[in-house]
Amino acid sequence: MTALKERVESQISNADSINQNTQRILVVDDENSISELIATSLKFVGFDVRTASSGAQALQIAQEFKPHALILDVMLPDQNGFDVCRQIRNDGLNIGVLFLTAKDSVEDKIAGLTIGGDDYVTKPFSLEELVARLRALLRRTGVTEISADEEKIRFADLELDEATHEVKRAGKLIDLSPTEFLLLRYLMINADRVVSKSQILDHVWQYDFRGDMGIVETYVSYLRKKIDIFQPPLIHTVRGVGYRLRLPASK
Amino acid sequence: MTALKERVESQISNADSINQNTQRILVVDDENSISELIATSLKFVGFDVRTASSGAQALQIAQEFKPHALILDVMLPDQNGFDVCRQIRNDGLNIGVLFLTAKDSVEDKIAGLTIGGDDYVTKPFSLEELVARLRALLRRTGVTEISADEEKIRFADLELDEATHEVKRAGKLIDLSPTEFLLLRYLMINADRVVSKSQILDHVWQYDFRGDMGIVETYVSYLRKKIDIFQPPLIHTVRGVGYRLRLPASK
DNA sequence: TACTATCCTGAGTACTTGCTGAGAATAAGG
DNA sequence: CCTTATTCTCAGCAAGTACTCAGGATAGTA
Repeated sequence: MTALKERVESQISNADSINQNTQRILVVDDENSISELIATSLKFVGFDVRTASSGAQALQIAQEFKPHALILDVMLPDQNGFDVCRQIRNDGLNIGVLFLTAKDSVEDKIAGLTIGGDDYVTKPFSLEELVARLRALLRRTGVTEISADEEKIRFADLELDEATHEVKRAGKLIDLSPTEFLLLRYLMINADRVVSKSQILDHVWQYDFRGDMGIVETYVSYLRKKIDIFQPPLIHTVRGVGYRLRLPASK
Repeated sequence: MTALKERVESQISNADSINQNTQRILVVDDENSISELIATSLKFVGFDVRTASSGAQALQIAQEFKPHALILDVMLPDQNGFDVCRQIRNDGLNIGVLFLTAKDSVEDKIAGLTIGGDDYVTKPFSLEELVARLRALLRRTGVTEISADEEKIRFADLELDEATHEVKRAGKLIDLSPTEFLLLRYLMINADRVVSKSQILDHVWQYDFRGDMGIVETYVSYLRKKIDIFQPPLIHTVRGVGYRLRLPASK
């Protein structure tokens, strides 16, 4: 996890170009390691992030920071996340909330969460999923003005639709499992760039995954069998470094 | 096409561009959690909403807010809902009212309500039902000018009529239970988009439902047996994500 | 060429998710 | 009050998914 942080920060140079219309996100979690993991990751993809470790602190920061969205643990030391959410909304700010919740407490208290465009993610999550959900939430709550068409990510004749969860190559529908979908999404977001297996592991897999990187190889293999049976192949191995999505011409 | 229009409108929420003809709704309930639930939900589908927690406050806000409709709990701390309703109408505003009432007190005092286009919903309600009733009420009270045809939602050869509560596939009448009807309605409004089981649960079931999401699976199964015995099947499972209404041709 | 680190992939297993029938509990209608 | 419809729970089955492992392939290097 420390490794992830260092790596992410060392690569921040790549991302400084697009950050004018920066969206503000407030992350609230009492586990510092979690909120920092999220904060680092969100900063890297271009958000303006603050963190808080209690409900009281969250309220305080929200007043002056005026976040566009909240990432909020439902279990906080001083009060529960729902109350925090309500209080912040009482202040006039009608912002979307992405709740974090432990896996086992899911069925119980989650009822009513997805109403106002809000959503929830269960711990442990993968960063890709968190960011994807956050983006979807910002889209729904109208902070970002994005047309339906822009919910699609494209590369070459590949097309990935976040709203419908559909993937097409050359117009042909391809059926992917959730993990395959996230992996392809990550590769497409980083198209033309080499991503290491540890980067993939850190972003696509849940943060508590304890296996080795062989799993990435396995899933790349699955993906190739589904999308690179077409020509030309798009997923390329960069030996000793990682993988890269690219067109043969752009060599 | 109607389905598409409705979906676009319902998702657009905060996009200020299309909201000139935004309808103003005043929600009056002394339980804050309830009025907030309703407010959040209505704001999300594009209404302009204010809340009040007492009859006095409601009168006050109504004078300057001039709502197109009222959602009004019949049991208020200071006075009963009917008096509030009467007073507001005395002020010249002749607006429709959707009463909220506890389940057991239904038959008693509600008689005669629906004459003026008013309606009532019993607590606990489901959000889908509330919104559907509110829309119907606005239609009846003439705030919205909608032709009979536009009360129908269509998708492929499916047709759902809100006014008559009839559902047809390929012109053939299909008999649905109330819950099945609401579920299908929700799927149709979100046609072509994946909706998660929690979203469905939050919108279609009553807000105090405490069971697990298996119920959604069961009802999807019921629905399939009634509408997808026809070809082609329209209800599709997106494993690990949710359900989606779509045509096979839709790429 | 031979060696070695790296990568690919098929096979196997445990696990998760979703579907459906059966039946109990509840509500609605005659 | 009885009958029927509806809602909901549950459990077993089927299918899809996640992950591990190991042998074979490949590419870079001595």
